[in-house]
Amino acid sequence: MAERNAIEPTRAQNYPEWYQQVIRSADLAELSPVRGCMVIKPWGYGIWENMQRNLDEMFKATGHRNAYFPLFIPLSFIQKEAEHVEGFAKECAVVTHHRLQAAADGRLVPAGELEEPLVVRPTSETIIGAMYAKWVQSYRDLPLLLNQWANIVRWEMRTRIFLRTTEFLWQEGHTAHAGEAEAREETARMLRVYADFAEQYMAMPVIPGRKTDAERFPGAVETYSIEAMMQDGKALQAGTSHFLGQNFARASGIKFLDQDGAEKYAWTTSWGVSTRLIGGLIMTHGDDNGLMLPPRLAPTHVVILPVIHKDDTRARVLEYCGALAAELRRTPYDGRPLSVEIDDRDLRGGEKTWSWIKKGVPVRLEIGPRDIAAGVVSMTRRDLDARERRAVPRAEIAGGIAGILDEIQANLLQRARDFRAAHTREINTRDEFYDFFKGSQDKLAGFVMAHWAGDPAVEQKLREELAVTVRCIPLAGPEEPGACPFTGAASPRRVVFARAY
RNA sequence: CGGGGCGUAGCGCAGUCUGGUAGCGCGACAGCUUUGGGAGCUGUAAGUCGUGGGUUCAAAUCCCACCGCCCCGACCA
Repeated sequence: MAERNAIEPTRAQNYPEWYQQVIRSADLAELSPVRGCMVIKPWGYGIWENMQRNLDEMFKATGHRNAYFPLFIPLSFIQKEAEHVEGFAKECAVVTHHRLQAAADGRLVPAGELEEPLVVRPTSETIIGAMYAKWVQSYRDLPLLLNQWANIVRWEMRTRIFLRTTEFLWQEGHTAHAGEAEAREETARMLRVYADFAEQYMAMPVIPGRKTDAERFPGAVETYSIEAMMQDGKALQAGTSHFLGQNFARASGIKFLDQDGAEKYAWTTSWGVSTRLIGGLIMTHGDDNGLMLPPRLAPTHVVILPVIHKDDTRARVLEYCGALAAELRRTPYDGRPLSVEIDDRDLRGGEKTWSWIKKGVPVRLEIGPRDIAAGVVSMTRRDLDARERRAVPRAEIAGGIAGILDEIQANLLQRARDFRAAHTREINTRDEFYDFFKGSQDKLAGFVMAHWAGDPAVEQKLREELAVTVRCIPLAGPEEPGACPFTGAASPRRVVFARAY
């Protein structure tokens, strides 16, 4: 039988279209009637819930607590920090009225104009800062370590589902500290949390690093990010952690009386990841048959597919499957009970199987009369070829499943690491650099590790000529003095260059 | 906001130039035959042709206005 891919076009044929088709085929989300806004469907939201739960535990383990702040921010608040307003003004949605009334022609029109317009939060530094200013009076009130899970709105010009939508879901941590060193430690700590989450849960290797001035968060002193490589070689900024210095504390008046009796401004940080991570998951692990989920984030770990041909075996097969499901659901995996689904929809076997392949469920168990008779279960894994079916003794399933899921998790991370390694090059000359990136934007290039002496003119030029930017200045790895391939200026270390989402 | 394109069934499109009363593919639904790699046959349902106005015996088609969407550029988790 001829090979057929579940997703058309393939990644190699048209990567952006492939991405859309995976989302559609896996039933993750779809665009809504509202411009640039998506509806996240149960399978996609299930992934987000798992991301939330695990991140939330990590935040709590590092001393943070959750709170919730308003969706609306008075326009004047946004203006308090000069760089901040400049960075976000263009993408703010603004509420100017509070009431609708019927006009002469019967159409509803906004009636009550607000005295002060409200901005729909594009990020919450300013509104949270206003509250922190009230809450922080003494050094005893610090540190203040809060996080919120929220939706935010950024009126982007061009949107892409999960990667850049007008409204998206995220978490934003906001902390205030008495001293600079402590705030810097917090910034670094949360970047490490993100890197751990990306690698250990998403199986997505990342490079933690510092952003250049050109890519810094508006109003921050330093921005750090984790950068991941997608399968088209482009970089995805997957999470950011900002050291805000005293900029926002000054703007919002977060002051405290220190132990020495002096009044001081607090030092603040903020950090966030969003539903963009789901886009990263798709583009890190998906293949030409659809989504491939790392077990630790899969809404369903195991799907049981009863093979029913005739009515006389139906009851027996379903009962057998039900008993296996019950046993598996008592089996722990990653600190929680295994999530198991029985798919008894009245569909043809192939159609049913492929729907789960496209959804990326880690393990499929097919059970029919033949298996029952032989005392086995036919197991297939999403990370292996769809034809690679293994007969596993029924008695060994529950005991072995956690190990298999761990193996899949490890396998996905290793593959992603290998892919990144295969598409990362150290480059030392201008010509080599241009050759690497030259050509179509869609060309699979990858990451270049090259020297850069911090000259913004070089960044600007590469951005214009190749659409390539410095993704980050890696925190790890060796200091290796060298020279910028473009200017010859001395550089202390290599940085990551790539095209980016 | 500037340049280009497009609005016809759930989705993808033809029909518009040359006005004549709405069509194809996929999907959906139903029945039968199938069934351990995503099926076949038969049948059914589904559209105020983006909105408003104009021309005409007659408008998806021509004219005007408006609305919306997509692509390219600036912006971006």
